[in-house]
Amino acid sequence: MKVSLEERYDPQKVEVTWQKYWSERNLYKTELNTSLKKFYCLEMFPYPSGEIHMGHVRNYAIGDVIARYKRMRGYNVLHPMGWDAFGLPAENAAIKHGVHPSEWTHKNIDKMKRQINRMGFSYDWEREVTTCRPEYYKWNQWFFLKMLQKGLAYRKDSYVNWCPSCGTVLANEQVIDEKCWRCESNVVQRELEQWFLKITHYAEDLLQACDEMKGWPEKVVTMQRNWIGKSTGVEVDFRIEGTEEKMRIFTTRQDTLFGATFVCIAPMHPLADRLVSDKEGLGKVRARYGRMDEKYGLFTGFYAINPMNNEKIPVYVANFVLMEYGTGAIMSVPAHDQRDFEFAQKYDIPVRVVIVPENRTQNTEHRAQETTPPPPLLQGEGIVSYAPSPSNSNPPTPPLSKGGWGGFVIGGEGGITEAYEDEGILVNSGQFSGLRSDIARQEIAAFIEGNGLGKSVVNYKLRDWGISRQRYWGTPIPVVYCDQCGIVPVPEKDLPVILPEDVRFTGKGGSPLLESEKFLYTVCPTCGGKARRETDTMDTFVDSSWYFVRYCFKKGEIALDSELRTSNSELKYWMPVDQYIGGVEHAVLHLLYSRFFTRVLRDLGLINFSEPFTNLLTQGMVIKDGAKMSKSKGNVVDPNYLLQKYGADTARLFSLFAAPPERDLDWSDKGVEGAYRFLNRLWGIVYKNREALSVKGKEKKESMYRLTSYALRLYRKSHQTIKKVTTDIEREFHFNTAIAVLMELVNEITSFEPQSDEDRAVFRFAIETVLLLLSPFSPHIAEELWEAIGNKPGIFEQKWPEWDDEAAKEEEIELVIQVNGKLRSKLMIPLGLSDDGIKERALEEQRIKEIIGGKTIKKVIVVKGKLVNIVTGY
RNA sequence: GCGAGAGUGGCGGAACUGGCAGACGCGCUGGACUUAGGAUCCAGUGGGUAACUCCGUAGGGGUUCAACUCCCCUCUCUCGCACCA
Repeated sequence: MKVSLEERYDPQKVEVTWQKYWSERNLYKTELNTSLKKFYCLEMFPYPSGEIHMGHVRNYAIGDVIARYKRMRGYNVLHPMGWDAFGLPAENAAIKHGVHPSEWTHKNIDKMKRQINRMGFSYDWEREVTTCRPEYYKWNQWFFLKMLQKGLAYRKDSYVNWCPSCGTVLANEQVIDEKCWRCESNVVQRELEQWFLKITHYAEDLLQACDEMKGWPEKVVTMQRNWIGKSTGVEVDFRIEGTEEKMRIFTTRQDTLFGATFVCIAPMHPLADRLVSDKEGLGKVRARYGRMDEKYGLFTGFYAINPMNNEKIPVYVANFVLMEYGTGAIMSVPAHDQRDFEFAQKYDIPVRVVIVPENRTQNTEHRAQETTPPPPLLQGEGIVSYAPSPSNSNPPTPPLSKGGWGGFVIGGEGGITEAYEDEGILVNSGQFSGLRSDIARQEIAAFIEGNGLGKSVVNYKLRDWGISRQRYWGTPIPVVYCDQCGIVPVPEKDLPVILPEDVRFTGKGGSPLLESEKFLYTVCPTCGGKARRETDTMDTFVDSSWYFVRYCFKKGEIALDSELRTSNSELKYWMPVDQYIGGVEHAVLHLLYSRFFTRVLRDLGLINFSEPFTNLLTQGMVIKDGAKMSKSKGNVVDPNYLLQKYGADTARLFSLFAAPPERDLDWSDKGVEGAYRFLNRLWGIVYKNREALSVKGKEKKESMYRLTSYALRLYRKSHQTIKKVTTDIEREFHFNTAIAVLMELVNEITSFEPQSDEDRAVFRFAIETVLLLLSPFSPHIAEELWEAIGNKPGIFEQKWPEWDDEAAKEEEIELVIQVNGKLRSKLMIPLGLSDDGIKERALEEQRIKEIIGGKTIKKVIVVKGKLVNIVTGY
């Protein structure tokens, strides 16, 4: 018995003591040990803003429970932490307060590290990663050079998303609702030459592997699929009458080709300048590019020839056609595309129906409501007769010819009020009429290819990743520009290209690197002549795309490339990450980039897997007063305050108890009090019973039969608790219910007063069980009390307790008796009773007899161990 | 608009393959101890009713001996994508 156990629970004292003890003994240090099963548990590393917030606390508490639990289950656990240390806030601080980004960042890291350690998380700091250090970003540069060699990095002049506030470009993924993901300023388009990584090379691979990502939330996988955005269709060439020009359009609905009544090109399409003489008009379309509120276009004065039917149809420039998707040109089928329909209505362009719903003739309900009999599907070749709305009292507008370029069409205002975009049967489509649209898509695609009119293609929404940032605090892109040799990569042996520290931050003009002559001017590695360094730095998402790889090795300077080539490298032991935990906001940013980088490593022959994260848990947000915590809303809870008032164990316990990890957590100050009370109560029980708890052993299975039923109940409850806590953790980390059953056990312990030595043994067993099961959640108090009842320190080095099904089994169960599905009575019955026995006992029950009275019993259903339902007649 | 998820007491949330709705915690009510309690402990707590009992898982229908759970329709909320041809 430890004499020093105090009467009052003082979390500050307990926690600091044990944190010191653990860190002095370096207990979280991880080493490769191939005889043990490994478990790589990773939480998304933070940006070192200087303060941890409740989101971090929750994220890392979840990870720490998993890490500690897996350790107790005998796994060799890698649980590292680091710093996503490059980024704009550091640079803004430099401009505003004159402190160097490096100094600012390192101070923040020190501060946050203290806070994180005060939470008692079990990190192996010997693998700490800090991305702004040359020994780390050197390998960003190495990755870049490898990609350059493989043609996966290239330089391109293009329109880019420009954030005027951050003064830099953004990748597509980093633009949210046309605003910057970080500062929420409106993003504008600007033409700029910059470096791209060819993530599109892996579009198909990334997409197909989505089907295998069983350990990821379906939601995230779906978001990735949608982001990659695969669509299959055809590209078709349309001649432009009276010119040598032709335009190539992309469509996924080649089954509607016969319904095209015009074609459109994007305002930035090269043809626009050549075809349109009204430059002012063209300017107006361009000004409305990307605006959702109106369809706006301009007739070019030219006509294109539909190669399927040789029809002559007008060519428009339209603001809703995107240059960056497909070919930047489309065919427009107003009858079957809502956007085209709206455009056609506005510019009075004819509409031609070429698909009718398949079930139209069979839909009797539909027909019954119609005042006029449904028109036949086809009235001879090419005649349209489709009334879209069953309640439409107007007969279908008769076919009429408009504009003089042949074919039967309906006026825009006529029969239909919206486009019919679903599948159906083709009409007015020449030799393809009568086919189902899905079949027609295949046949028309084949026809187009066979006749040299175009080709089948696959399109992706995914764009290449623009990584150039016109900012200082990031990884320098390792290339130089030589007057003689052009773009020259910095040789690997010269890496890292160090980010110079002696630069000035004015906040005006471009990157400070442009003014750093020492950095800027260099010699060409190829010809030795004068050369200028690239001044753009890399997007910080590059840093986080492979940091999980770096954790596999000790911190500091290493030769990553040769480490990776070593056949028995630590990487091969630890990777992939078994459990990754973080916010869902990175569903398509960081997580997609990381999958991309892992594939690059694979194709460099350095690893033999494709997916970095086997299991992903996206934790919900921390909410207070119905909104996400934010400074502007004034609803933030400061973790430091919690630490001071309640301690880490309480803060952790409540974050895990209030909701399952994947759901949003509603913060409640009162709820925190509840968690604190629980720990106090546990402390109080151990303190009060410090004498009785000195009785050790004897809680063996054989002795169980000598227990009084009083003690047996607690013994049984202990085993049930082990079982429930274990299965709840295993079943998608439902810590909230695990903690709830721990509370139940503590409630039972509270009302237990040991009388005999056997009682005391059971009592001790129950307490030890609580402490072991609680230790991943609230490790300090568990450790303190563990030692206080006479054990050696190191509770998380103990084995996770195992339950005994025999001991957990109830002797009696409460049988629920229903009559016609309604609860009428309850009865205690012995466990092993047969179905017939149960039936008999239920029917003997006095209350049941009364209810049944003279009614006939039609059926009796017995659910083993649960209930009896007696079904009666009337 | 499309896609995903969710709607359960006063609140956060339980209920594993259909089988006692509301575990656990908060709050509330009453009591004990106390100079005092916003400390602690004990008891109670979905709603209606004096009671038998009845009504209750967003709303409406259905399947079933039995539905929070399965099926159909409607509504609401959250998140993601959003002129992607």
